[in-house]
Amino acid sequence: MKSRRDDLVETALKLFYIHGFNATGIDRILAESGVAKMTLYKHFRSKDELILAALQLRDERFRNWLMAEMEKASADPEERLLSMFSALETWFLGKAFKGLGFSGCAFINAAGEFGDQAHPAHRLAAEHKRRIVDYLAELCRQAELPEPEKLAEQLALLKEGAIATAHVRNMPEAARTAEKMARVLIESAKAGDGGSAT
Amino acid sequence: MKSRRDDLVETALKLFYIHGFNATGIDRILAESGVAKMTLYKHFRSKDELILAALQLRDERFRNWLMAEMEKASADPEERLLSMFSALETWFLGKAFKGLGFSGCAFINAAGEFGDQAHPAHRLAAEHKRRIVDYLAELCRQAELPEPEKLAEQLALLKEGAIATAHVRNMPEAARTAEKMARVLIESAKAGDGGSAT
DNA sequence: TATAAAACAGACAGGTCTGTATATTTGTCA
DNA sequence: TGACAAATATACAGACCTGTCTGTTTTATA
Repeated sequence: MKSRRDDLVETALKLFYIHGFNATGIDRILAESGVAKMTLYKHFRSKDELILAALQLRDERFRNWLMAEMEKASADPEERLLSMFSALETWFLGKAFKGLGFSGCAFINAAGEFGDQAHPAHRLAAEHKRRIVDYLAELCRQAELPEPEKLAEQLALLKEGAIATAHVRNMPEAARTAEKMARVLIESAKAGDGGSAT
Repeated sequence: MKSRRDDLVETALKLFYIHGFNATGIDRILAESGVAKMTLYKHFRSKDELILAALQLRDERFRNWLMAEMEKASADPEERLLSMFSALETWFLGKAFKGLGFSGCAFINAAGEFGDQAHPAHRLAAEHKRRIVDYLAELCRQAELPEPEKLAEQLALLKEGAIATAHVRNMPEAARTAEKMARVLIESAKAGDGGSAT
């Protein structure tokens, strides 16, 4: 049951992601979604609110996609962690979200356009990233890796680095680079601390 | 000998970096630099050209700053490599470029706003990143580390990850996280390959 | 089918944007 | 001082932007 509101947010997300937030006018979103202007302003107080709704949709959709990819890749928590980078590669190659291609991370882009840390869009971006770290930390715990929170932060940093590199330099292979680095760091964590307490 | 053109580019860089490219109007750049509009259009064909000039200045200035920080940190190539992350921390804390604070990487931001890979600003961003990788690879060679190009790509990826994390999540400590990761990866490179051929 | 809510079309106000035109002032150098 | 180049102030065109207003048509529900 797709409402007019859903059409609007869906189209907005697509255009904001591809062309940027400030560069995308409301008229274009209305034209491509086939929704009337008054309908938009009945559902949203302003363009800013539409931006936030689009980012919320993106957060939900991206994390669902990533977690599904990782969960279908393997049942073993450690392999599941490493499979994040295979999922990233799929994304970088434009095969993850139909109709979208790869234009970097919508939240890194949002933080770039709305540089002020207090801006709602920037805060939403920070939350999105934190949620992913939380998920990685949970997997690290399941894998009984030492210092799971610390390792989760490391893996998240690798993910961000891969995204930025893949986008700015047009290098989808950054996903594999990051994967290799992750393997080294996980092994180091196991060896350096309490992995094998034999 | 600061020309009017220099004033213009300097002010443009500052405002573009803080507020974004599309969000910064020409009138504001003119007001803050105290330059007349006709003077701008005598030096630049369009706003886009001013954006490119600002990014070129940023490329030059940022790389000079980073290399100077690294070179003054240590004469040993390996320690010099690691000192990149101390420099990043300085930057993240807003102590690197006076009057600018930290609003992420101007080139990641530019790639975000100008998503098209063919856009001149996006291409300039890719070039900037490549130049830094080249510098890191040179240091890896000086340090006689195995597979210097590969390691340079890894260190560069850590740098991008630290920048994105520090900016989006407001976590300057990402610099130290990345530094620790770099130490592990360098040691692994030495052990895994031909570091100690004894 | 009757009624009410939702979405529609389209004009429009008021502001901002880039870029241009014109005429005046400033600065430099011989 | 005189001549010439550079920079200035100011107005303006034309496009685009967000958000509002009015009135009509569609859609869902009872």
